[in-house]
Parts: sequence; C-alpha cells; structure tokens
Amino acid sequence: MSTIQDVAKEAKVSVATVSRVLNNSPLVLPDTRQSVLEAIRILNYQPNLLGRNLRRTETKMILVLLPTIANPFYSRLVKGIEDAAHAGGYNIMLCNTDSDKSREEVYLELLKKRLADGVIFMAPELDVADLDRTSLISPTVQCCEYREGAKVSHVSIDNFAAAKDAVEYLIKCGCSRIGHISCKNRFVSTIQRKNGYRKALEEAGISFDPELTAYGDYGFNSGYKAAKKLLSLNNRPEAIFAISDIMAIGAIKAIRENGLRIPSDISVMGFDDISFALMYDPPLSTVSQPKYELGKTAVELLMRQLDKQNKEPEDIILPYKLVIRGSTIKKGENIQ
Amino acid sequence: MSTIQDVAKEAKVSVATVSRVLNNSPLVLPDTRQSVLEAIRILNYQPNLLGRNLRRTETKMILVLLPTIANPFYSRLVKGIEDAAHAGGYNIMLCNTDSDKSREEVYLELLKKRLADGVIFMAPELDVADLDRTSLISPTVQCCEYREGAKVSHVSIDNFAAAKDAVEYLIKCGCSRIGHISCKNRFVSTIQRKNGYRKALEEAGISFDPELTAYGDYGFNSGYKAAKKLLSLNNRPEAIFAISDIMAIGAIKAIRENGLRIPSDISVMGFDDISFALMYDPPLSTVSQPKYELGKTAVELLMRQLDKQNKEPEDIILPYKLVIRGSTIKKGENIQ
DNA sequence: TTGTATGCGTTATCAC
DNA sequence: GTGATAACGCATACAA
Repeated sequence: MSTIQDVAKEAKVSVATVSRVLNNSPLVLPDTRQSVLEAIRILNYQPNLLGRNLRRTETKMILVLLPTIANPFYSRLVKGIEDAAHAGGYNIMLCNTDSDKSREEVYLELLKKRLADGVIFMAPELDVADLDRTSLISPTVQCCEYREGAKVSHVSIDNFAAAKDAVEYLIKCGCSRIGHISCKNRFVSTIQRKNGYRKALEEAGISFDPELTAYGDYGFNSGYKAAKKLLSLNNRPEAIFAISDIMAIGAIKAIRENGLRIPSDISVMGFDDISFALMYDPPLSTVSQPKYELGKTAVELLMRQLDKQNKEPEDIILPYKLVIRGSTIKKGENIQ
Repeated sequence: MSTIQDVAKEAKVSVATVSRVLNNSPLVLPDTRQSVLEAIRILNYQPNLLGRNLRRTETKMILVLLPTIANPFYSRLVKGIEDAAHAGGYNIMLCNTDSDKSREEVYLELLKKRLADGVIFMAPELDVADLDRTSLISPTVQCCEYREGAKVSHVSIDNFAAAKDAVEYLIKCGCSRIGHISCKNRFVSTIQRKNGYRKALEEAGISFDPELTAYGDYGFNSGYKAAKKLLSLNNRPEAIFAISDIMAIGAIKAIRENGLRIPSDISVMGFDDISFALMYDPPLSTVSQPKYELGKTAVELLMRQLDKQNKEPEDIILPYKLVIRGSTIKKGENIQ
C-alpha cells in the first residue's frame, strides 16, 4: 500500500503538492498535476482516509438511528437519506436501535468518539435533555418521529391533519362507529394521530367512545389482537383506523377470522403506505408519507448544520396523501 | 473536547500510561489506574478513535453490501450480522448497491481507502476476478449469493436441495403441471433452484416443459406478470413455484384476478420466508432460510480472516426448512 | 507555484 | 511499572 510520500517521491515533488492535486487545489501547474496523477496511476495509490480524517477531524459519515430496518416503512426513507448524503459527499451508518435506549446510547458513542460527523434520529428513545446534549456535541436532526420541546431540527408530516383526514374519509363513507388501533408510547405522532381521530369524530358530531381504541406495538400480531378486542364489543366498529399498515393488516386477519368481509362489513385504514400495502389483498387504504423526501430533507437539514450555515433548529412539515384502495368501502357504496 | 494529553496532565502521568489504562494493559498499578480513571471522569474524556484508527490502521468496521434493504429478506440477515459484529467489537456499514455494479465499486473504495476492515457481499455484482482481487485487499465473505469459482469464503443454503424438496412436495400433493417463476440472472441460487425444480420433475417422471418457466426480477409486479403468462397457457399449471416470496405473492394476485382460488385451484410456493409471508392471506408456503444464522456465520467467517486465523476460503452450508402454510393444498386433500 | 515543517490523537517501542 | 518519543498518513500555515 503506497502512501502520499511514495507518490511525492515518484513524481519528484513534495507531499504538499500531491495533497494539493488530491484536493483539486487550483494553484498547481497543469504539468505538475499531470506528473503527480501519473505517479498516482503508476503506484495505484489510494489515499488513506484515516489520515485525512484525523487531520481534518471529520469523517464524512452520518449516523442514522432507526428502530429496525425490518420495518419496511424505513426502506424508502433510508434511500432518500442515502442519496442525499452521497450527493453531499457523505456516507451513512445505519444502526438498528430496536427501540432500546441503551442501544441508542451505544451508537451515540460513535459520535462522541468522532467516528461520525452528525446524526439523524428516526425515532429517538432519548429524552429532550439528552437530545439537547447530543445536539451540542454534533449536528443532529430528527426525522418523522421527534421529541417535542427539544432544540433539535425535525422534519415530519402533519400527523394530526393526516389522521383527521383519514377518519373524515371513513365518516363520509357512512361509518360512525370507528375503531382506532394506536400504540401506548409517547411519540408525538401517536398523540397527534389520536387527536386527529378524535377531532374528526367531534366535528362530525360523533361522541368519542374510549372502548373503541385498542393498543398495539406497530407489529402484525399486536394489530391482530387489538382488532379481536374491538370485534368482541357488543357494538362492533364499522371501520378501523390503525396507525401503522402492519397493524392494519393484522386487523384484517382478525376481521376475516370473525367471518366478516373487507371492506363491505368493515373498512380498514392504515398509515405509512409501506410497499406491502399495495401488495396485500385487498390493497390497503392508507395515509402515504413522502418517505423519500422525508429522508432527503433530514439530510439537508443536517448539511446546513454541518456547513455551519445554520445553528438554529428548523422544523419542516411535508405534505402527506390519503390513498384510497380496496380495504375501505367507496363513498356512496355504503349500505346505509 | 479533551485529549489524551489533557488526561495525562490531569492525572500527572504520561500519555503512555493513559493509553495503557484505556487499553486495559495489565502492567499498570491499581493506584495509577485509579487516578487516570478519575482524570478521565473529571474531564469527561472520550478517546478520539480517528487517532487510534490511524495508528493501528484498522477501523473495526465491516462493510456490508446488499442489493437493497427494501427487500425484507435481508432484515433478519442484517440482524444476525449486526449482533455477531458487535460481539466481536465491530460495527457495520450497510450499503445498498441497487444491484448496480458501479455502486458496488464505489462502496469498495471505502475498503481501499481503509475506512473498513472487511466486507460481506450479500449478492455480489462483481465477477470472479474482481472478487478475488478484493479479497487480496481485505478479508472478504459472500453470504447467501456467491460467485462460483471465486477464492472467497461463502455461506449459504443448499439451493438445489431446497428447490427440489419444495417441488417434490407439490408433486406429492398431486400436482404434475408445475410452473416455475425464476429470474434471468446468473446467480448460483437461481441456477441451483432451477436445477432442483427440474430434478424433482425428472425423478417423478414428469417431463420438463420450458413453457412452464417464466421470468421476473424478484419484484411483486414481475411475479404478477410472470404468473399471467403461465395462466394464459392452454394447459395452465396446477401449482407455481417462485424463487422469491414477493414474486409468489404477485403471482397470487394474478391467479385471483383470473378467478381462480388459492390453494384449491392452484398451489403457490415461495422462497425465503420473509416476515410478510406469514402476514399474507393465505399465509405463504415457502422455503425458510436460516437468515439470522446466515448473517452470523458470515461474520464469523470474516472474523477468522480478520484475526489472521485462516486465510483459506471456507464454504459453509446451513440447513433450510420447508414451511407449509395456506397457499398450497395439503397432501391427500387434492381432488385427483 | 512549490516546498518545509508541524500537528491532528493515538499507540508502540524503547529506555529507565 | 512508567515515561519519552517516534511513528501512523495526511493537510495546511508559512516560507521561499
């Protein structure tokens, strides 16, 4: 493995000149540049980035913390992050936290140990204070999920409006008893979606029934169990709004097991628009998040901090889209 | 940000001693160690790994190249890799190549530039010669997919036996016209699965009909289209064996659109056993790969090279499992 | 325009 | 058992 020294010797110039060529400095004569490039070619030289990183105290690496890549919601998001990062000369380190705070902290060590220049949280387990502390060490951005009150940039959709829209659609379809499958966490998205659900009911003059809300953990089985519970009510729901597609699909399994049909007996609405939503039979109606753009925007927010352009936290809201497919009855097609 | 120098000054020892404490050297007095640890605590010191990496010319980082994390097949696999890597003191860099050779090469630059100590290929686009060249630079392992003839370790299942088993099962269920949805690539797994399919037919005395093989690209739509083609044959298949679960699910969509039912009219068998296979309705019969173990084993193979324990390439075959669920008719339940 | 010299933070090789 | 000090490979301030 040859070093910059070897190249300098071969090209009969100083290491400084080689370094200049490597970094496209304008103040090096074309002839000199040529002979350096020739030496690089001859020696098949590859700069050792460890040296550069140490010298510059930067790694051109972004830490990306997410619960698990097993959740297909993150696939497109990561793609958006990856593309934007590459465009800016950065690479990413994808880390599964399993929604475990201590795992998250272990990965943040990499930041403290200078192995990454910045971090994007997809669903921070850290509390507001820790998040603020992290942002003091390195540029930090929250994407999709975020902690309210933290002085840390974030990008997300308007979860309240999205949930309200989704439930309003179900109401317009003629459903008035609408079940909600939520999660027992304190994520802003969860709370906002729940609020959107209640607001839609309220505006339609439908009284909120706490029995119609069941809880899961975003997983398939939890959606199945939550729906079983809702279906066991004396007055079962005519529609179910779940805060994740996977839970919605679990709910459909439960509904079918009870001998009911989708969507004629019960409509089901999901959230996220993961790729499976379209593959499922029936294709799932859902709230589509602009996943690629969310990821891309998160990186842009981070870049602005990395470039020291902006130290102030920014909050960006991206548009969502209600996607109606086969798991909800169409307006006007309801029996009532 | 304090450095090792600051700690040395604070603890009134040399940087060498601090370094020894940091690296758990046995030859440092308990008292000295204590005072160093105290200084570290006071200064809230974090070692800068860039310095260590440069000095040791290692990064404790493993490059993991896969087509895309959007393919859920890789979720558990990555988990296995991650856990094993962490256990060995390594972190991983997950890289989506989009099955694009040039993207793969870009990521391999990270290896040449010493930003990673080794690489695991999940589905190498590189040819045998390039793969051999890479293994000369750094420890290299192929996981699941591999190039035959490359002097590079690999771990996978016996794709021939697995496919043969799957097709034999369909035959035992009474199906004799069995369609195959494959891919037009040169992956060993593809070829072996095709061979297993043919071998099962042959042993059952069923003549191979080239018309019964259609091609896709592992994606949902491609499975859908391939099945459409198979269904348009004069003598349509009684069962379909796809080499990916996602294509199998696409095939089911096509079958249902043609007014046929799963599994009574047509049985469908997938491959991989992704999480969605169990969530789908009907739950998909498929060949289950030991995903977590495949990932774990790949790291172990790599570690042996990193430790210089073993330079010779090793080939490991892990057991698969045929999982029968609702998308195939049960033995004895066939109409014939 | 190019070269010299220094330092980034750490570990390792020597002395002592 | 501990301390000086020389690398590791590169970028950059300054000198020429």
